[in-house]
Amino acid sequence: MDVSHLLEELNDAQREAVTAEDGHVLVLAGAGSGKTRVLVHRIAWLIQVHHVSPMGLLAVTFTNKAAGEMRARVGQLLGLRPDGLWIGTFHGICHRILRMHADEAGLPETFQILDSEDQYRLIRRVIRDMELDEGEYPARPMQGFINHHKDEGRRPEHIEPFDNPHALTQVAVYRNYQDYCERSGLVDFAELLLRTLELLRDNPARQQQYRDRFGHILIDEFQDTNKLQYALVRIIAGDRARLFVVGDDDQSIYGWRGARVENVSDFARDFDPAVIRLEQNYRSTATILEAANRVIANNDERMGKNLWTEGEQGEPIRVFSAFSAEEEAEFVVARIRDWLEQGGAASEAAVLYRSNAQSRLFEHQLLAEGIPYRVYGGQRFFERAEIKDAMGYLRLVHNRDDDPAFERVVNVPSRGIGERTVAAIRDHARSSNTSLFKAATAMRDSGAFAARAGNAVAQFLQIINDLDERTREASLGELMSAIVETADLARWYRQREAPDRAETREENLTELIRAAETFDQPLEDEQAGLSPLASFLAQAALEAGEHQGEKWQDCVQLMTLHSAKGLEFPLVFLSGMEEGLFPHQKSTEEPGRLSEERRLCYVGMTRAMQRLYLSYAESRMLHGQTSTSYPSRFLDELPEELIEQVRPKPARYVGTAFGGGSAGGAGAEHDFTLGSTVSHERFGIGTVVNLEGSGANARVQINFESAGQKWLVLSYANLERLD
DNA sequence: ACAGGGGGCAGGGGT
DNA sequence: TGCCCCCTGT
Repeated sequence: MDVSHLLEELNDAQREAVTAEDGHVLVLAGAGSGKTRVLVHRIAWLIQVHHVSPMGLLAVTFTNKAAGEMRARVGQLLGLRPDGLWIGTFHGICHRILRMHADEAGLPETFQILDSEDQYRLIRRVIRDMELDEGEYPARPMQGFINHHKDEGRRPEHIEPFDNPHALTQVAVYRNYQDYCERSGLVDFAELLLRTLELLRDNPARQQQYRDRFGHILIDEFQDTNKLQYALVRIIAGDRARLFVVGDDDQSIYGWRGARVENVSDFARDFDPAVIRLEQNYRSTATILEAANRVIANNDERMGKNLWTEGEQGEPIRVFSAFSAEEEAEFVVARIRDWLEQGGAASEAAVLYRSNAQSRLFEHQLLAEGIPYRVYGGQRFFERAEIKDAMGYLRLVHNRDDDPAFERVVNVPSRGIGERTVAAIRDHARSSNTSLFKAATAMRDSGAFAARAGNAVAQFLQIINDLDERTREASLGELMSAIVETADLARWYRQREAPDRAETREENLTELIRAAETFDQPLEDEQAGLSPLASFLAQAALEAGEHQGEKWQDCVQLMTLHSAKGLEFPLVFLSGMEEGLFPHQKSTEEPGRLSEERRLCYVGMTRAMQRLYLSYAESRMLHGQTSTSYPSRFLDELPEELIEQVRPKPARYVGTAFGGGSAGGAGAEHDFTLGSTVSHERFGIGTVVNLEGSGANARVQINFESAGQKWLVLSYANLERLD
């Protein structure tokens, strides 16, 4: 077979990685160096040249998005769908293994995955059941405590609280929570991994089965793996599988949630792999790359890597200092408009920021200018309240013991089952060590409820049982549709929420029915013996679903630096380059976190292909208070010869010059006053509604007839007074 | 059962 | 400043 197409588009280092013979491989892949391409070609190479069965390959990624992309590109390269090839996230793969061996893993066949919100609610429930002071033991940090220990592979009995009463209580909550999960057949995200690790560790037959199966294991974004994931890799690999690991220590930005960048060097030590560096960048201009290299060079303990490009020098990096966050947003949007006017597409522009709260001003400005945009990281489909309500019914149909689902929907829509009734059910369930649904059924049968509540509970139990009856012959879509109809959720929202909100919820429910109707069960799930219903529920939990549609619309992309990883854009804005914001205050206080912030800066800069702007505001509204800030230290780390100050940084005003003037403008040397009618060449006619600052800093807020309210700097705005 | 007000809080986020 | 959670009052 002619396999030249697998190699001809690769550079030397990439080719070396793809064709590596024998042993393990560690690919240190810099930003934009084609690591996905290497992974995809490696898989194709193994299948077509080494005739490895797709069944013998395991490829692990971090996000479903990355898994989907890899799957598509492998299919494209091979010209066929490689059946039996496992490409997925750690969680997806562990889930599949647990489904196939639920019994041996000590789980019921119908075990259900808890998402973060379910987990939070359940932990809160446990804390309340233990009658702990919720002020002293809040559920959020407790959730962090439990997940942190699970991510390190620790069960409650592995934790040494050193006689610290507070820690002892936390461990007790962890234990009770875990007991609850066991009783109800619930598995949280970390549990998927930990349970799989324990299964493969303690069950020699299963261990052998997977070690025999997977001769090759490929892992992407290795710098983001945690302790548990590395342990999993080692146990699946045994001493036979060949590991092909791709990572970039300079792009490790998830230390705060347990990722261990040390896993990369540990891997090099534990497996003695051939180390291949991909240092040629195909994305950014030489200027951008050089600047990014210089910033990251300030970090210690790097594995060493220097990106280079054959590309052109490109434009200088532009740095803009704004007086306020509003002005920063105006500047960014004005530059986006320039880009559009020069023939660029909106979707080629990305505005990146450190924290989500910063998106608002950009949204506001883009909206005012009529430029379409999309904010990443909003609420996801399967996390919406109405979807979780409907899915709660589905989960109960699938597994009566799913207590979180029971709690969620027992009185949604309201059917007269109040807190007292539910508390009675909880008590009964706890004392007879059973689930809420079973307890409620027993109480109904023994007449333990008062008449009114009893009828309501009986009716609810009946609904679930009836729906289950129906599923025997109905399709997933029909079941979903029956749920939405029987529960009459649409009416429920219409009754208690604003019309437009209720309408959106209704549309989402329709969308959910359509999703159920068109659900295409993955072949590998079917082979693992999952029912379509089980597959659907798992997918809803594991892939909460993208924001909402419209991916392909031409719009400006707004996102945090974290969510920008792996993406690239011709035009990039790195906003809010201020001490305290970026690097974030909390990071400067925690040891080791500063270098992670710097890596985040590096990730942000290397997203840019052609044009890169960095901006900061000298004052911004934070938590309801205006505060002044200093430029980020990362700006000082940029080589001066590569940057261009869009506006020379003005001397910081001290004392009276800045402080004295509220609206009305102390020391205003211009002839604008409140109420003046003015004209601006692009925004048209408007009225002055606010003034502040003086001299070069003087700004006015104008309410434009068509463009809305804007803050403008007088020395730049070129306003004409009309009255 | 539910609305409405007060108080505490404010990082990043995929599975 | 705005959001979310909890508590209280009806």
